[in-house]
Formats: sequence, structure tokens, C-alpha cells
Amino acid sequence: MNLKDLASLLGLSPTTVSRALNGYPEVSEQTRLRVFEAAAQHGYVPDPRARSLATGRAKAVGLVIPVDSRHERVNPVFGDFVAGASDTLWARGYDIMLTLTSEANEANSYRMLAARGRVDGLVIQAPLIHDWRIGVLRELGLPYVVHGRFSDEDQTYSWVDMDNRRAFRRATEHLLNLGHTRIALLNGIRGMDFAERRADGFLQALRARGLEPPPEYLCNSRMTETYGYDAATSLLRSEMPPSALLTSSVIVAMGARRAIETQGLRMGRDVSVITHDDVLTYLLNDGTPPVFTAIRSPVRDAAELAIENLLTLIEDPSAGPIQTLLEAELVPGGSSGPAPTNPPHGRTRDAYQI
Amino acid sequence: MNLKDLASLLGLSPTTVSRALNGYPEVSEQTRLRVFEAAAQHGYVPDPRARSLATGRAKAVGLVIPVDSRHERVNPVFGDFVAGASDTLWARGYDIMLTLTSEANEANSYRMLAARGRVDGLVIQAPLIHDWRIGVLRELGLPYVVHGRFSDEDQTYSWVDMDNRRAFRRATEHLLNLGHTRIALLNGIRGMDFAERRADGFLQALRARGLEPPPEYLCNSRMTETYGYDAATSLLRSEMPPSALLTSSVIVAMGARRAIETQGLRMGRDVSVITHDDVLTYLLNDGTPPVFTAIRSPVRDAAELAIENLLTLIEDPSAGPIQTLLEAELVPGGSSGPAPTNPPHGRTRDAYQI
DNA sequence: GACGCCATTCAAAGCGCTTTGGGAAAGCGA
DNA sequence: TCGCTTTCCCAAAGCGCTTTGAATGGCGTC
Repeated sequence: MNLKDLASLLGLSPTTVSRALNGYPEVSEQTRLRVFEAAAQHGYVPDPRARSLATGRAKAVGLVIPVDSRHERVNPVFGDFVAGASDTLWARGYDIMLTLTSEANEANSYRMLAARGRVDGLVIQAPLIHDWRIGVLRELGLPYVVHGRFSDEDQTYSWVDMDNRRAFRRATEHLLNLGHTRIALLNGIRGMDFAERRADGFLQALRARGLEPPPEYLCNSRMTETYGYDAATSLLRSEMPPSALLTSSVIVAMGARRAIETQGLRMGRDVSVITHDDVLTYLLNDGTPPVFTAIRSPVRDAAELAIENLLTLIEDPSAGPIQTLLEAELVPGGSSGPAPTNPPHGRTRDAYQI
Repeated sequence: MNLKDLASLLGLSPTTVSRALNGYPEVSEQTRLRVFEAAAQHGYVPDPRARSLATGRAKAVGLVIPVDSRHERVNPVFGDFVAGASDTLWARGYDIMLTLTSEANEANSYRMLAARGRVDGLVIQAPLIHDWRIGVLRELGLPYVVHGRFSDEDQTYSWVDMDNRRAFRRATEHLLNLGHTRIALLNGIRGMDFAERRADGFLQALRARGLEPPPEYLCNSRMTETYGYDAATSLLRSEMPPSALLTSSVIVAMGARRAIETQGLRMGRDVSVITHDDVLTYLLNDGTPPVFTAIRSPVRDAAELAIENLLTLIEDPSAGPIQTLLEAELVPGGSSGPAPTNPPHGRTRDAYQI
């Protein structure tokens, strides 16, 4: 059943039927009603391809998510991002097209290029420090919004990001105020933009108090439970065990908690943990109080804003770059407390100094 | 730059250029080369909409993922499923279109219907026991493959699923063989097809040995860490604490582990845990031996097969329903061991009987 | 009665591609 | 030279929709 069939069925021209369905005023209310009824009755749905070809609008946005080619790991934030984006998109009649790109190889430029015509705009996820995608984006000439930021990019472009630097600075200050001086950072992998900003914030806060962490206090890895466990274990067993850990995701914090408890210590008393929390639905840190003290910044909120901004750009490309900085909320939980006066393991050591 | 432009640029007709690019034999090798060069040079990429309209093939598949409307939870398996599907799809030139559907409301039928024309086939995720989507699917007339199964569906349709019943029967038998008789199941929510099958397998194995678990040994909930912790805690504190737990996902197992350790018990010695493991990249249960004894069935494998089957069906709709049953692998890990002779907590109790 | 005006409706072109059905040129055997 | 096949290329139709520009008819007005 296509437009022509429906039209001849109604004894109308395709023009009129199209107009009736699309809400143009040049059609009588009575006719419009007839058309709608017939459409519903025969289950007529306009072909999106044809419509898109005729209007030039694809009514779809593309989501470009990077896949870590070595580990075949897909960005864990992805699922919730989609969930956050989906409501708004659906409400505005947009579909979502997925493009997975692994690290730089030529096919990927093509893969992104192929999006042209199929989508009206793009959302870019998990930008790297030096992200190859930016070149393709510029060439494409499609509106796009980056979830996160390209660090080495000086030109203005649209992004939605949380203030990673500030969040980690505040979390670190929070721990400092609790008396902690030996604070380690279990960060994400190097090369991810957000990881660098977090490290920045962490260091800023420490240095403001005249502290400089030893290099082994700065860990970088893919964010897994095992990583959290291993890193925390080796830190806690080291010569100079930290009294607090700052982790980059709830899953890493879980690993850290396991390490702490395995060593017979108690989280929140012997060792404090503050984690960043993207509020992923499969890893909720809820409860009252939540298990982990956290700097919380829901991915869903970011997703909604990113989509909102993207749609604005699509509808008015001259709307100029839209940049949205989100604040993280410091949520007190059970995992942090005052620095213990006697360091664990019976060892006594001074705080590290400059 | 469109086909016509490129053609006139080359002094050829659009027909010839199209044929050259699509590998038809009626064009000289020399011309083909010229065309390819010009296309590359001018960055010409055929418009997928126009192509799709002309050929009738969308060169895209739809992924329909349910969103739990109450909890706004997106299926955690989703990310890895996409990752598994993406390689094959990309290799065959297909794009992925996402459709999120929350629980039954009329808009969703439409949402799926709108897919017509935009995709050549669908993959359905996380089927429920009584899934409203099946009606829409039949009406649509598009090829589809279900990841999982519709339990109440007697008509033949295509699916890829792991043998949940057998996997959980084997895991239970494994525990029984280790001497455990008090085994609790921390299952997913009721209404999900897989959860019912798992409970089935679990009960089959127990009943074959003349055991009948008390009702409180059968837990159902959304699979979160907190759930694992709470359920395990209350079970271990109960009058009749289990000596083994069977969990439906690694994240639940993590919660269970925390509960076990919080009570001063050791996992694998005092309480055994076997978990199902979908091998999600953000929740890896690796290591040698792995932390958890697991019945492992990678979502990625399922995804690859589902896509493979779907593409077969798309290319030959008469290929009939393709049904693929995957076996889970029982991977020994550190979380299971012989049943303790003295139950924990100093309590002595007989195994539950029929 | 002629005119203009509004409210409706329609015919036809066009979006960018594929594909059918030729058709010209070249090659070949007789 | 002719007729035939083969090779290579092309014009034009069509996919299902939107949209421009024009047509139709009813109505009030002078």
C-alpha cells in the first residue's frame, strides 16, 4: 500500500493525500479526516526513504561509537546514552542509526561518510585526545555534537560534557578536607579526553595543598572490576599505602572495594573511596545513603542535552556551536570517611610531601 | 556531487557510471577504472536513500531493544550484542538502525512499523514470556530473528538462543556433585523467557535427586549488584542458609560475593557460587582461573549468529525459519568447591528434603 | 452577468539512484 | 561485402514521496 494506491482508493490525488497526512492547511477538514481514516484502516505508513529523498531530510541521527579494536570493547556508557537519547528522538520523529568505528583505518572514514544522506546529524561518543574522526566530520559537513570534548581541537564545535576537571578537583578536595593526604587515582586509559581532564583536576587539588602524588598513585587502565581490584591491592600492599582512592567508574570502585575487604580493611573507615558515577542502569549506586560516595553525572542527562542540541543544529545550522558544560554532584555515601589516624597494616608513614 | 554530476564530468551516462561502480560486467575495465578514480577523487558516495528506493533493499537491519519503562533500564546485553553484530554487518554493507520500545503502548507498534522500508530485517532482543511484539512482527512481513525465544509461541520462527535450561541443569548438577544440596537460585525477573527456562533447568536437576528447594531459594529480580548482595545476605542469614548460589549474571554474582565476604565467609569454601556469564566486556570474568565458576555463553557469538541468520533470511526469505541453539560452557573458577561439612554460622541443619 | 477571490484539489516535475530494453560500433566468419 | 554476434554504452522509466504552479468550482460583489 503506497500513497498512490491510497489516493486512488479515496478518489483523490496523491498530492492531496500527502498534504492531508502532513497537516498542510490547503485541505478541507472533512477530506483530512477521510484520509486519516483510510490510512489507519489500511495500515498505510509513508515510506521513509522516499520521503527522505523528496524532502532532503533523513529524519534520523547517527550515533558514532568507537570500538576499542584491540579489546573489542564497546563503550559501556553507550547503552544508557541511547536510552537517554531515545525519548526525545522518538518524540521528534527521528530514528537512530548506529555506526561503530574501530580505531583509525581508512574504511572507517568511508563508514562515516556513508552516513551522509542517511542521517541529518551525528553524535560522537568518547572522543580521544587525538581523534581521527574530527577530520571526517569536518569533511562531511553534517551537524554534529560531541559527547565529551576533543582536547586538541581549538576550533569551535558543539559539545556536551561534564566538568571532569572540576568534579575530580572537588572530590579530591573533599578527601583532603577529611584529612586524607595519600590519595590515589584509578583513572581510565590514557588517550581518552576525559581521563586527562580528571587527572588534571586531581593534581590541581593536591598541588593547591602542596602535595605531589608519587607516580604509582596515578593508575591508568580500561575500567574493569579486575583493574580496580588489582590496582587497589597493589597500592594497599605497597610501601606507602593510600588512605583514599578516587576511581573513574563504579565498576572500578567495586573492584577496589573487593581489594579493601580482602585485606581485612573496611571501606569508609580504613580506606575511603570516591568514585565517578555515570548512573548506568546496570551499575546503580543507589540506596540511602548510596554505597559509594560519588561524583555523579548521569549519562542520560548528557544524552538528552546532546540530542536536544543536535536537533537544534539540524533545524537551524546557523545556530552556531552549542557547548554545554554539566556539573557533577557530589553525593555522600558510605565509602568515605575521615582519614584514619593510624594507617592500616600497622605501618606508620608520613604523608608524602612535595 | 551526485551520480549525474559525476557522469557528465566523465562524459558518460549515469547508467554506465552506476554499472561501473556496482560491478556489472557490461562495462569495459578501462572505463570502470576511470569511474572509480573520479569517484574517489571527488569523494562521491551514492545516496543510500535513492539507492534503497530504486533497489527495494534498504541495506540496513533494525535492532529492537526493549526498555523497561518503569525502571528506564536498557538491556545490559545490548552493547555487546551490537559489537558482535557490527563486524558482519559492516562487511556485508549493512547499517544498524535502533528502535527502542518500552512496554506495550500503541505508539510502539507504529514505531516498529515505521521501520518498514528503512530496514530489510529485524533482530528482536530480550523476548518476554508474552511478548506483544510478535503480533507486530507478523504483520510487518519483514524477516526477523529473535535473540532468545518467545515461550508461548508455537509457530515456527527464527531464533538464536543458548540452552538456558540445560546450562542451569548442568550447573546445578555440578554443585550437587560437589555435595551441595542447599542451592539457591538468584534469577532474573519473572516474565523474561530466559529466566523461566533457567528456573526450569535448576529445578529439573534438583528434583532428579529428589530435592525440592524451599520457595525462598528461588529469587527473582532485576539483575543488579545490590540485588545480589541483598538476596545473598538474607539467604545466608536465614534459618536454612544455602551452601551454594546460582546467579543469573556476573553482576549479581559480584553482589553475592560481597554478601558472602561481608559475613566473614569465604566464597568457594564456605559458600559456592556459579554464575551465568554473557561475557560482557565491561564485566569480564577472566583470569586463570576466573574469579567465578561460570556457565559461559558469549553474547557476541549469539549476536554474530543472529545476524548471519538474518542476512540469510533477507537474501532468501524462503530459507525458512532458522533456529540455532547454543551450548554454554561450564568454566571452572575459584568460586565453587566441595560443600562444607560444617555449615557456616555454626548452625547444623539437614539438607532440605522433598 | 462578469469579475475577483477564496477554498480545494490536481498534474507534473523532481529527489538520486537502478534497471530494462535497446542501439551503435566493432569484430568475425562466410 | 554482408549478416551476425559481442562489446560497450545510453535513454528513459520507475522506486514513493513532496512540492510547485495551475486548475476548478463556488461564492459574494459590483
